[in-house]
Amino acid sequence: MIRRADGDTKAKIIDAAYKVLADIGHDKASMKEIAKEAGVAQGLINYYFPSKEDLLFELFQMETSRYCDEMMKIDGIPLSETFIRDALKIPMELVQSHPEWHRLRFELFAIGLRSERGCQEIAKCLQAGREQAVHSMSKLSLGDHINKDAVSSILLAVLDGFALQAMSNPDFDREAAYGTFAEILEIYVAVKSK
Amino acid sequence: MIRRADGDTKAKIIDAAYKVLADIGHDKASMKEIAKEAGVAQGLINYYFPSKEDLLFELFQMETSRYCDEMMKIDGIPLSETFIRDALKIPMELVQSHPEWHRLRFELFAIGLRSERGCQEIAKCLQAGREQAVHSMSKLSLGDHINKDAVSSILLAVLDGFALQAMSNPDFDREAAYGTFAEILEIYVAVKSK
DNA sequence: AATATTTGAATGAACGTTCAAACATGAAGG
DNA sequence: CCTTCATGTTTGAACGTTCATTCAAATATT
Repeated sequence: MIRRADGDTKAKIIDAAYKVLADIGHDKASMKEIAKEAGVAQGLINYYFPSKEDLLFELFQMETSRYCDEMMKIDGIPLSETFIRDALKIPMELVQSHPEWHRLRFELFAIGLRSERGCQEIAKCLQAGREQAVHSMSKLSLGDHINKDAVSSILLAVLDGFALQAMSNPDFDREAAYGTFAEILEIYVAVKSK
Repeated sequence: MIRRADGDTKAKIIDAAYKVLADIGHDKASMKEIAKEAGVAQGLINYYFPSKEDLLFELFQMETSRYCDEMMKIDGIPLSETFIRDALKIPMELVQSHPEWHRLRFELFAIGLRSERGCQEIAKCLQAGREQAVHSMSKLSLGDHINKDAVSSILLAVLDGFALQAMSNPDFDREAAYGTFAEILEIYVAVKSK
C-alpha cells in the first residue's frame, strides 16, 4: 500500500507498524514484532521514536492525511447531474478495498480519545478533513440559507457510519446504502436550490 | 450509571470493568484494578470469567443492549409533525450526557473486529439494533418503493458519525447538525410520501 | 459435611525501554 | 590515497516492570 525510498528507516518502521497494527492491533503488537516486520533491531525504533506512544501518534497522523488525500480526489470529478453519486463512489470503494485501514483508523481514534494529548492530536488531524468537506460542498452552489458546516458534518458522519457498518455487517448492501443517501442528498439540494 | 443487587458479584465486576475501561481503556486496565474497583480479590474475576477477553465480550454485549434499550424509547414518541426531530433528540442527548460511554463502545468495537470471535459477537449484537431501526421507521408510513434497510443504515450511520464528531470536536454544533439532518429527512419523507 | 465462593500470594511470560558496544559514513589531515 | 577521528546509525542482550492466570487455602452457604 505504501512505497518509499529504502534508505528512509523511519518510514520503514511506520510502514511496518501500520501492517502489524492493522493486523493485530496496537496493544497486541509488540515493538519486537514491529521491528521484525521492518527488518531492523528492536532498539532502533526507540532511536527514531521516543516511545511507542509517539510512534502511534505519527501513524495516526499519517493515516488521517492519507484518508484526506484520497477524499481530495473528489475535487477532480466534474460537476454534473450525477456529481453526488460520483463523489460518493470514492469513499465507498475505499471502504471496500481497504477495510483494515478503516478498522485501524477507528482503533487509533478510540484509544487516542483516552488521553489529553490524544484528543489534541486528533482534533488537529480532523480539522483538515472537515475543512475539505466544506470546500468540496462549495461546488454545489447551494443557497446561503443552508448550514454548510452542518451538511458537511452529516456527510462525514455517514461516511464513517457506513464504514463501521461495512466492517461489522457482511450483509451490508453498499450500493443500496450509498445510492439511497445520494438520492436523499439530491432531493435536498434540488429543494434548497429553488 | 448501573445499579444492581449487591449479591450479584458477576454484575459488580462488570460494572467495575465498565468504569475502569471507560476511564483508561481495555489495554491499560488491569484485572487488579478492575478487582479493586469492584471490591473483590483479583483471582475472583477469573472465577466468573474464564479470561479477560470473555469479560470484555460480556461487557460489549451489555453495552450494546443498553444502547438499544435507550433507542427503544423512540417507540414512545407520538407520531406527529415533529416526530423526526423528537426521535433524534434521544441519541443526541445520549452523546451529550455520556460521551465516555460511546468512546468505550467504539473502542470495544474496533478491537473486537480484530478477531474471528469478536466479529461474530459484534455481528450478533448489532443485528438487534438494525432490526429496531427498521421497526422504528415503520411508523413513518413511507411508500413501498423506498429501501427501508438503506434508510435505516443511513440513520444508524449518522448517529454513529455524529457521536464520533461530538467526541473529537469540541466545537461540534450538535443542534445544527441534528436539526439539519432532521430537515433533510423531513424533505425526503415528504417527497417520497407523495 | 459437602459444595460454592472468595482470597491473595505465587508463577511465568511478555513487554517497553535502556545502553554499551559495534558498525557506517564522511570530512579533515598527512 | 590512506589514516584518523568524530558523528550518526544500528544492534541485541539486559533490565525492571507489569500483567493475566493459577491455585492451595480460607471462608461462606446449603
